[in-house]
Amino acid sequence: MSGPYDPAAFPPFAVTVDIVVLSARSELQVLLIRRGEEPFAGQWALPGGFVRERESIADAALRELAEESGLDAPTRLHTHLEQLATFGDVERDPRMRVVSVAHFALVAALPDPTAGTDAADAAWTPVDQMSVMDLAFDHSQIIDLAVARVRAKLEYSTLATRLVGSEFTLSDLHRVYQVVWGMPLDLANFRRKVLGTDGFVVPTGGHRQQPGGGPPAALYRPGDGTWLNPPLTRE
Amino acid sequence: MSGPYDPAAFPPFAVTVDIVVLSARSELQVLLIRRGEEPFAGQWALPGGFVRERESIADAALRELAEESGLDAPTRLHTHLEQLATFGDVERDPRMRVVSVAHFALVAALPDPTAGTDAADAAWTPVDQMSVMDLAFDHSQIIDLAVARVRAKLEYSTLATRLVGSEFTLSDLHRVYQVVWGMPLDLANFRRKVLGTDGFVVPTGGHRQQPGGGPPAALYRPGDGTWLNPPLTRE
DNA sequence: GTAATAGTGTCTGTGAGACACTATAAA
DNA sequence: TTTATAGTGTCTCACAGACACTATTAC
Repeated sequence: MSGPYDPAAFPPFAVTVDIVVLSARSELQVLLIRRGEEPFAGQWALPGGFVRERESIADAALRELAEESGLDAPTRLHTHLEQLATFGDVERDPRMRVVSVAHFALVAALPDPTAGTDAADAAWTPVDQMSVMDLAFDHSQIIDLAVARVRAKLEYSTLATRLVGSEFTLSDLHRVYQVVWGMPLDLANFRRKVLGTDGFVVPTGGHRQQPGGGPPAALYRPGDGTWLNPPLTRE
Repeated sequence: MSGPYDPAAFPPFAVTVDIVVLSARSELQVLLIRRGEEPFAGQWALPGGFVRERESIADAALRELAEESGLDAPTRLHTHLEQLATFGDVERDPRMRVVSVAHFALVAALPDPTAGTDAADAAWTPVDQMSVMDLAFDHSQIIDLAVARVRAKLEYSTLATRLVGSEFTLSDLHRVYQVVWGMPLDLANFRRKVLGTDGFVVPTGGHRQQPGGGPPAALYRPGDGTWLNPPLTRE
């Protein structure tokens, strides 16, 4: 906090939050908004906006997630929202000096989003497609970081339960891991690992019948635990 | 980036960087600066300062580390500097709305720091002592997060090599792990683990004699690798 | 000599990975 | 019946942890 500056003459910055909302459908997808205004009008971008004068960064992220994502309240309750990193290169916004605190959110697979207030359109887009999309600002870079963070975090945390509904089968959870990591995982070993980790999942007692056959699968909900020890391993 | 605001009328924020400089001596220690000015004059705080108008956040962190830490250039080359998290509660600075992008740095054990430009004093302080220290702003919280992050990161990264000199013995590295984690580790198993991980350490061919006896120990320098796979485990 | 540190050998238990197998449902 | 999914059994290999042991130096 101390520095070579007179604190009364600090340089003024705008501060924003951007949110990488991720969902695991048949692929890992990110929620994008088509910008209605300059700069980058017409281009796809992350949902986000300015932090208000008397609002914490965490509150701003929660507000933007609610306003722009089109998620209803019960869904947001099951959602995970976490700060990712802050992006503050000098030229990242052509209008002025803007520092953006990026977040990521994990939500269950959902119907298509509705367009937000000042967004011309909104859509789920596969993260594999990011490399050919030319997003606004440095948003490609932010998404890359979010995807890497989430892939890593599924190894040692129980976060995957935020990418399925509030009740799920072990096959649902298995599918989420395979979609996020983009690789096959042995279901038998996965089951043993998940059930053998205290606090990962709790059986509800209920069962769900898959269309197309097979015995009814036991249903689970997220447990109290947040960390996997030892972790689930990729490759 | 899009939002309900007129972008020309964005609320002005001050943006700072704060740096948690950590070193593993006989204990894990953090570099603190005694503040010379209000607010919190006379209290201990993290080194840091305002981000300049045409300076990226990363550049500001590098500049503050150089200016305020009293580390010489060759030492800084061996140092690791990484963004930690951003703190933006409304009341965290009594003067005005300030968002601080916190970083952490890992440096080798060193002689005592010299006082920075506008700091009345600077000192290495054991992190165990933070709970009884009443630091300025939310700096206790920032240090807690940095320490937790570093402890976790030693499990799955090669970062510990930044807490020893540029040439070190396996006993040096072993000592760093024990100091950071605050627990004993079996040296024999630790050696095998480190030597069996490609890219963690590279033998220099040199040896160093400890005062007090024992055979000369082989010297190593950091390898190319950044990740430990599988990780080193605590507890 | 003694004390201290460097470095090796080896046993055991845990757990990940591979994969065969049974059971139960829809179509 | 066929097909798909739920769930179990079991073997093997890698590796972490415990700990005994030898070797080399200062003092």
